[in-house]
Amino acid sequence: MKLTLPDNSIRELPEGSSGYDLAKDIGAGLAKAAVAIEIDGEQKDLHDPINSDCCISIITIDSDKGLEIMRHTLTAQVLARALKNIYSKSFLAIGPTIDNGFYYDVEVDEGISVDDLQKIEDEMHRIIKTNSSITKKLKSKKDALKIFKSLKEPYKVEIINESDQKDDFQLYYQDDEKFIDLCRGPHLPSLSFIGSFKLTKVSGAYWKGDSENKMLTRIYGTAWNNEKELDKYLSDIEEAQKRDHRQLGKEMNLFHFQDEAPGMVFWHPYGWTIYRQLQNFMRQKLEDSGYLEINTPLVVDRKLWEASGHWDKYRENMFITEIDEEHANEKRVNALKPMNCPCHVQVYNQGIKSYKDLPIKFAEFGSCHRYEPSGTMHGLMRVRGFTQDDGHIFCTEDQIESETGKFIELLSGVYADLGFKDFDIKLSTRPETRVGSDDVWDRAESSLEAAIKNLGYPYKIDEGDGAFYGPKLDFVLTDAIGRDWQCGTFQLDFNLPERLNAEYVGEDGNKNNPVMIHRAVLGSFERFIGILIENYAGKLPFWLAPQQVVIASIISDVNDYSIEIMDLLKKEGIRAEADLRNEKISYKVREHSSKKVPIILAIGNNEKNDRTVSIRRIGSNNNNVLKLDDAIKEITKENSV
RNA sequence: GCUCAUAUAGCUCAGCGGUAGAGCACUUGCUUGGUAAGUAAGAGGUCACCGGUUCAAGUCCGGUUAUGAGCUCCA
Repeated sequence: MKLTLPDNSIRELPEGSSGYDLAKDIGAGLAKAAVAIEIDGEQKDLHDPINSDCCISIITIDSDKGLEIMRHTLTAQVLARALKNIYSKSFLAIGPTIDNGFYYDVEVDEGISVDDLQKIEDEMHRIIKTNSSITKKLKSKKDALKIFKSLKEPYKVEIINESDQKDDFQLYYQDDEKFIDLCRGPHLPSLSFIGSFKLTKVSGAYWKGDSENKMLTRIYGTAWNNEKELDKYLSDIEEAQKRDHRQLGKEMNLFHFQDEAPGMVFWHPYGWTIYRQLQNFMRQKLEDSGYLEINTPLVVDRKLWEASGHWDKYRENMFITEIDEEHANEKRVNALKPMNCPCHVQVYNQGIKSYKDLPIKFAEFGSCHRYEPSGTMHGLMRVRGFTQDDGHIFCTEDQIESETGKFIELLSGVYADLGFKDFDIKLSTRPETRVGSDDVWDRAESSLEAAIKNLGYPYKIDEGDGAFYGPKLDFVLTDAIGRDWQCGTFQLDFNLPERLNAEYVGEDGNKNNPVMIHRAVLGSFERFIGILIENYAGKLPFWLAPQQVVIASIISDVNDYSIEIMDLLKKEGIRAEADLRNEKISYKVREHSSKKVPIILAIGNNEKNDRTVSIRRIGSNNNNVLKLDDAIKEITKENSV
């Protein structure tokens, strides 16, 4: 048979030869490094027989694919076996690879904590030292079921039972055959290929990802080809943690949280400065894009939430208030708004709207409260009280595509200004339960898609993840440790205008419901500021930095000159402070640098006598001496987006 | 909400049954020093909260609250 290699060369081998035979035929070095093969794009075990002509490539241990197979074998063959050895009453579930590593889900009676990881690792090392080869046997469904029933592995039995596959279930064995794993493979041909690894954390995870199911114990690990790569990964993680906005928020004195208001931010002066800068920036952008800013009540009677449908569908996430009966004239139940949309419809509904008025775009820096489950809160990224750069576009169906385009342009401009060149776009399409006809959904989804395509942005489709009331686009940014956060959003809504009687008079004189589009660029100020801090590791762009310039005196004789500089900068709208403390300049430089102040002006006798400043920028050890007037001009010029 | 872990000075952490500790920060002296920590002294704590075990509890046990890592959720 003819085997076509990736370089298009062809090798002839007898039928039934394996990838290993091919590798040997090419060279001994390759045979030594080969761990699996890929036939017509599908990964197979190295020793699987090949029975016909095909395109084939050999996966070596030092390739990315080889590394992933190694991680897979490490979790499914080694970690799983170690767990069975240590916890005799455990049941294995699944063990896939993930970015940089792997995990294994297992049910155990006794809890496993991080303190137990060392002994599990030790057992893994012991297993790896056997250098066992790994062989595969194909079993029928019946036999596979029998084997895993006798091994008392209920999760494996469930997997086999639920599989459509009839035959050829792949069972992997190590030399002593005392451990059997059901797996779609491929696996390493031998444990000798395992590199360096470390078990990193333990957590709970629901079986099949369903919170109705039992919670299993999940053990995470990371694995690399050698010790050096493992160490690099671990130190990269440590570096990334230094960018954590919660840590930087403390160091830079931006905000805090406390027990009495979980998930609600106490903004400190410096943090609130960032917030205000961002808000002013956004306000200008919205105004430039034709939005009219409004403001609506925080506390609203339940009647409105009943009308909007939130009372039914969203109540468990709402903060509900009652007025103290003793003092109230009437007993009303109110809720803090979790969203601004119903209130925006109320503003829209004042007066009669004509088709000529559309689109109408309202914007609000809307303060919302949502009772988020306790386990989901995370610094500024996921909070219970937050402010959206919210807006609603009331338009006709025909206007959807052009409004989508305008929005993406607005968003990408804002993101670029804030330093985000890369963001992911996700298009969520119709879910199973929904309102509106398929016809309307067809048009809505294709308008959204057409608008992204026209602008040339890559996007991903998330089938069935749309809201019941319409499809949506989500704009996702990534935090310091690689977690994704939805920031911008653009959601079509065919439902709410009808529910809340939003109407316009059409050309024909009849009343119609407009389409409503819920949209946000930043998403929430809280989350976005968290992302900004992490993205810049605290070193915010000059215009956003809470302290922009610190004037640090070297000796007290120059205090008057330092104050003069501060006042001149302040007159230009620069956030300048003077540090006149009786401390050494190196001490002051250290302190202000660690607080990420963009510019430090060191002032001594030389500067005072020559009316100059010595300017030092964050991230640089250079200091340039500039004429005071020039320095002020330069700094002032920098103070814009 | 679920699993596991954590909670000691403003911050970072040590202490793990027997009189509450360190470094930094803070206050006060001395020091006026040229670009990432000058120096000495002082002050600072109801060891998250509630309960239990014990002659004795930051320390062991249970509960509550909050936080962290995941999981689920985020219309």
